[in-house]
Amino acid sequence: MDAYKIIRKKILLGDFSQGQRLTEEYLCEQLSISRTPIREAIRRLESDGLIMSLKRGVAVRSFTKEDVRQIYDLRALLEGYAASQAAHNRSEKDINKLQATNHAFAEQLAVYDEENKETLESVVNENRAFHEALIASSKNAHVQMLISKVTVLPLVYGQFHWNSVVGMERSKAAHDTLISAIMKKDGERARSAMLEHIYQGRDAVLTHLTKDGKIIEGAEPI
Amino acid sequence: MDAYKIIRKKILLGDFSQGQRLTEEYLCEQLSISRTPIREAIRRLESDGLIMSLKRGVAVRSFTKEDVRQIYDLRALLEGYAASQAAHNRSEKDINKLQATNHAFAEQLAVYDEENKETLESVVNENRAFHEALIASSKNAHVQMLISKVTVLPLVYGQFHWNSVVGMERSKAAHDTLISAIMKKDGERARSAMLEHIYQGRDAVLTHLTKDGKIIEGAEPI
DNA sequence: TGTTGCGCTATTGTATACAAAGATGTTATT
DNA sequence: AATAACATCTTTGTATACAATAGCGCAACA
Repeated sequence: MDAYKIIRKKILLGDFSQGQRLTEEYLCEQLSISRTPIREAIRRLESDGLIMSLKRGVAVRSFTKEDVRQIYDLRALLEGYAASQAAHNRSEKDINKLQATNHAFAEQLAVYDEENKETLESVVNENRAFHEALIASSKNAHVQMLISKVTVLPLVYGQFHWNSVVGMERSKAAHDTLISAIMKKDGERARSAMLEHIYQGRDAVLTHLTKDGKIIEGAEPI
Repeated sequence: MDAYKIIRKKILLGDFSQGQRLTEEYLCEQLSISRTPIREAIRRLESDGLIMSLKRGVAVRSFTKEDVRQIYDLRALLEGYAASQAAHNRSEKDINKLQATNHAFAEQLAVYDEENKETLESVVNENRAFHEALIASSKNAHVQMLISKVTVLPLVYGQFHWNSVVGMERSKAAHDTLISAIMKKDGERARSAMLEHIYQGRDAVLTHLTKDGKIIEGAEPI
């Protein structure tokens, strides 16, 4: 795994906390690697929007509640578009893939155990696999790239969404609806199902953020 | 100007042609600079989608006609969204700015002279300024970032759009419509005006590409 | 006490040397 | 003549040294 992926993972998992300054030397120590590849990784992470540049050096980006709202809304816009395009451009193979990944999602759901963190991770991974398969079905590399730019919210937030079996079951049902619409080449229905699906996630996260008192005011970092 | 900006400009202006391989050493010579900053610039350009990585090294990205279509469609989606958000979030200051930039656009249009390339450049610049002001009015930094990712089509293509005074006048009118809708906080109208405006540009470019025999088939690079 | 200037330190920016890994070309063997 | 093996060359990957600069603390002065 290269420096970029390692640092990215550490940010997403919260190993580096929001606002934390990342000096090149510090990263060199952490990864036992020299500054050259670190610097390249930093440029990429900057372009991803995962880190912000200070007057001197960079820090892990912090997000406000308003950021979270805007990012989810853009995900809805883009994934909704991807879903409608998928309905038009999907092949039989794509359908199979979508059904297979959603089946795997359901299976992980069945063995999910609140006490076992790994089972949650599996659920989240299978969900991601489904979304990736759907986006790939759109046959649009550019929308895929854009969506990757708005999936930068540290996983921690995303997982607020996955805090209830009820929510997970609803996601499974939403995936079923999406597959059905895509099979029927009903682009508008696919889009609306995706919008609803993502707004569900957004609202769960925003509710959680407000409730936990972690942040609250729009302008404050979380 | 740093290495990133210089290389980016050279790609957009066509100084480096599509598909051309860019070795680090070659870029070092061109910019009279060492490999370290060159490598960082390459990583950023890669993330921008302006260059593609080969088995070994990178090359200037080439776009197919289908790429052009997809990119314009995504611009329409995102700028349409930005326009509707601008209608809701704009301040009085934003309105003034929009009117000022569109006024400047009209002025450049008035002195435009087919024989003088610089006047065309001025028109294009003022148009960009208007779009930037509009996006800024949306008060959404994330949509701004995403739009910057889909403005990677070498300027050469974009300028196909600016090949007739008629098209330019239509753009001016579209900007007026946009300002009017944004002033009235009519988000849906702003979105639809923006969609139409961008599809006009897309169609002009696609028609040109087909006519010039530069490419034609969807899968071939332009 | 506040503030201005200076010098030191921490950190980033750039160049370059060396290592590693492909690509290419050449020769020997069939 | 075709191909496999090897050597060579090109190009990228990594480490490190040195240069430049921003930030900070300290001291001198008002």
